[in-house]
Amino acid sequence: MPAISTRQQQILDFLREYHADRSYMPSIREIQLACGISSTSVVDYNLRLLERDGHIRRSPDISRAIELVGDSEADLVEVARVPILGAIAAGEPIPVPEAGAYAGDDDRESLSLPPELTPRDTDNLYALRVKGYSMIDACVTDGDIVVLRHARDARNGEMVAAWLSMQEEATLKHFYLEGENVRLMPANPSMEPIVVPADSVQVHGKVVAVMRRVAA
Amino acid sequence: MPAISTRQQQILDFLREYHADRSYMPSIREIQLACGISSTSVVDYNLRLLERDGHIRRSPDISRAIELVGDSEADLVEVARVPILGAIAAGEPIPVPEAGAYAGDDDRESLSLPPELTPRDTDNLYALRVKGYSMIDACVTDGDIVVLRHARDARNGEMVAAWLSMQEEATLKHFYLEGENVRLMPANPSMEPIVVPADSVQVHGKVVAVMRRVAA
DNA sequence: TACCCTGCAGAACGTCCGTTCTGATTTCCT
DNA sequence: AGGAAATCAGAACGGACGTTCTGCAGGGTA
Repeated sequence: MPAISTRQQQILDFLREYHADRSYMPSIREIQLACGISSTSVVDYNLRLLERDGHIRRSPDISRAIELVGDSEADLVEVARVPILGAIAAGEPIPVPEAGAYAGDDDRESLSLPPELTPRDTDNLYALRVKGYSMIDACVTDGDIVVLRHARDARNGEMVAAWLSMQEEATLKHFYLEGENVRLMPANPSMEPIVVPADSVQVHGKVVAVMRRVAA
Repeated sequence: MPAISTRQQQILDFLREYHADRSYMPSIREIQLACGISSTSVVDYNLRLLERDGHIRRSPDISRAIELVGDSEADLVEVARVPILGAIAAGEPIPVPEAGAYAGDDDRESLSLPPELTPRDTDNLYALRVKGYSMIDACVTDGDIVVLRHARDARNGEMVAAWLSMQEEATLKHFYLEGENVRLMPANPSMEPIVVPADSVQVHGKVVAVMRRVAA
């Protein structure tokens, strides 16, 4: 792939920029105007070179039929959009998803879950921002985002977000039902589990993923 | 939003199908032909209705300037692809990115970084899988994926992946250069920092993000 | 110097294509 | 049944647009 000329780079940049707002491509005369070129033939000439070198594809005799190839468009990935419903902190009640609040609602802030973190079933997912350091025994720290699937119960071993009504505290722990008690195990194996009566634990959801942006 | 007519549904389906192969939109006459309509004015008429009801957007007097709105294309998100170069574990050397190994190489496994976790600059990013529990003081545990930017040094406060040649150990810590020593602080504020000579610390990269998939 | 290749300028051609106007046909409501 | 509104048919207008042809200028090479 030969090195690209200044003029061609200029055109390519304009194509990307134009395609970003509108979702169609500029006409040759629009390229001419935007790049300060004096003739449509020069645009055509450079577009031919760009096509020869594999940067774009064109369909003859068709208006605005320029396609960007091998471009950032190749990194377009289908992702699951998860709404961020609020924050979870030790001493504060856990926000509860209202019916139908999961997908499609573009009002609230949302998060895109990359395919590698997306579970088979994307129903009833929501996300909470973690406030404070109280859940550090679950390897979750201030500023993290936890992705949850709404659930009122859990199977043994699953990690849940739960409200402990005796302690009046929200927590993230691995869940084990043992007779009439629930044993809640920190993810950190060096820390001690806690055991509480089953009816004092309200499961809000199962933890699906954790995401952390580290400050530069 | 009024119910959509058969004819309009037919046109909408064709628009989606056409846009899937090519990446531009059909002309009015192509729509006419594909949908078996006898006049361009009928196509125009129905396109007006589709635009009025918010299914498409059009730009007057511009060829093929139809845009699909609120389509499934809405959950296509531009993501940064980051190669997974290997694993990081306490006692094992940290994999080193070779030149040009960052983007574009589709051989190796890779990860898509959602926009919310993507730093301004996406150069020199790579990812490592975490093995074992040795980095739990950085709130990073077995199975996590850490995203790094390749760097040989760091500014104070940044979280780095480093190799401690005295301990022969890889670690994730906040970095502080203090004279001839480096102080490495765990993310967990309740744990003790370690101080080692600066020349016994080899910085491999700065931590950009951490992602964790929690087992169902 | 002669020659060729690359890049650019200007203009013209013919078609592509959105738009519009008139009128017919169908659908729906009372 | 009658009338209004929705939908469709056909044709034509005029601008938008890709294409092509001719010619010019610089730059490297034999």
